[in-house]
Amino acid sequence: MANRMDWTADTGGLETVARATLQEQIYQQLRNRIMSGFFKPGQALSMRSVAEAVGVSVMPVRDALRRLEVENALVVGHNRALEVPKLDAETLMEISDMRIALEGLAVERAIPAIDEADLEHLRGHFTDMSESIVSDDTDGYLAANWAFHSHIYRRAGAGILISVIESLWLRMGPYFRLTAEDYRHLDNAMIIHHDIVGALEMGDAAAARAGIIADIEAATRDLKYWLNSNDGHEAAQ
Amino acid sequence: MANRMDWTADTGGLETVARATLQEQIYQQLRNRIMSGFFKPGQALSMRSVAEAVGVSVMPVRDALRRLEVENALVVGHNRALEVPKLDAETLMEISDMRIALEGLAVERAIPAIDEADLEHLRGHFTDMSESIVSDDTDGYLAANWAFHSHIYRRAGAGILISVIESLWLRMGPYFRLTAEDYRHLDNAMIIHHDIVGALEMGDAAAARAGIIADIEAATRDLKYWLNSNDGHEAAQ
DNA sequence: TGGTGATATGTGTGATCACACTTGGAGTCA
DNA sequence: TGACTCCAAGTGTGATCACACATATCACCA
Repeated sequence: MANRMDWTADTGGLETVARATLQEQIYQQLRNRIMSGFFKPGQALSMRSVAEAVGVSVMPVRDALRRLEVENALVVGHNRALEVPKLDAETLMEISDMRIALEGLAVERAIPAIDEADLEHLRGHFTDMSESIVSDDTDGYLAANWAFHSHIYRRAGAGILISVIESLWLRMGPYFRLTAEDYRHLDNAMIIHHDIVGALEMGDAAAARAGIIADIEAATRDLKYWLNSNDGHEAAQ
Repeated sequence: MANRMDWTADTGGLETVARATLQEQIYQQLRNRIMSGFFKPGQALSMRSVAEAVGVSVMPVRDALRRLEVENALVVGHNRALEVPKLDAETLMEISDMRIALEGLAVERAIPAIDEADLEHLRGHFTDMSESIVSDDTDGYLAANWAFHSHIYRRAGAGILISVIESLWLRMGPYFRLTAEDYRHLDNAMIIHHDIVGALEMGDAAAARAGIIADIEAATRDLKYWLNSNDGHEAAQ
């Protein structure tokens, strides 16, 4: 007789359905938009406005926004509403220092775990970045860049390190797009990423770390230049 | 005529009153207890149980627990209830690596800002640690130890760095007490902290960083030894 | 003209309720 | 004795409502 065991054995190809809670879905949606620079710095995200926008009550929105607040991806604004944080030069340097320390650590820890399959993935992300540049696809470039880095860091072990790194990228997210639209910088970035892949192929931890640091320092330099050029940058004021 | 300006000018000594929300109070209370090792690893903290314990509804508890969850200070347990995370050797090494990277960075950034008043505070915390040892006051020792370190890190600049460092201590908190009760380790810890103060007095960034790293490595070594001795450590199972 | 006060709007906070889901164990039947 | 079914307890999730507080606007009065 066909009991439960037999039935489940026949379903090996099925994937586990994603039963994400509303709060989780809203969180991921907001997170992606912040990371990709969809929201302008200073833009307010109140519970009721977001709730109405996505068509749910304030409860799941409340949880999602609180999560982002704890991650420093949102900060309390002048009238208590949460808003996308603006970046000043001081905070930029703090985040840059933390990125160098943590992403340098992550790539060193990842080196022993990187295999040929990982390298193939990284070359794919590298190609995506190149193609995004020639097709003038900023969104695609940012996504491929994050895919490239996060793939390395995920090989570094457990989740605390990468979750902190992600929160730092989240904080920089609203500004990445601004500098990525200047294509002079991207040529240099592609050279750096090429070197990183080379270092990983050789298993050279020092070179890989140096490549990651060079990438972060270049991004920080570009962003600092942008901040000076657009002093105050009253976006979405 | 006595207008508002005059009145406010007379109140220079007043401190801003702390109008903490319930959620904030519960969060701080839980946080302190986790940090000081009040809860055993594996202990469950469900919304309703905490709400009943503090005499409020589940709403503020819900927010407080979610904050702690995002900070990795609590994790979801086997029956969806949040619980104090247990530490395995792998996670311990990950946190240790992150602490070395971030606390080393923090002390280097702090060096230029440390003045004589800071040194006086640090000597006071050092004295508190010594006295706590002789009076067999583990709670006092842990509090003074955190006060010592956090005073240094707070001189490192803005808040993102220290908030991440705090979350790492929070994750280790439930275990600090266990190793601190072995007084053989504390003699060594006092020597290290003495050296750190000396390095800060000299403004020697490299020595200060080395001292912080030595402290972290010693704590990690002790904890790793404890984990091996109490394999599985089925506390509050 | 300039300060004052009422008010409307928007904000997060917290309580209460209903619901879906998971887990564990008692009870039942083969 | 063993496997199965069912039910009770416990869990987080989400909706709805009421409230306190902050801000901006505008009418009003000296």
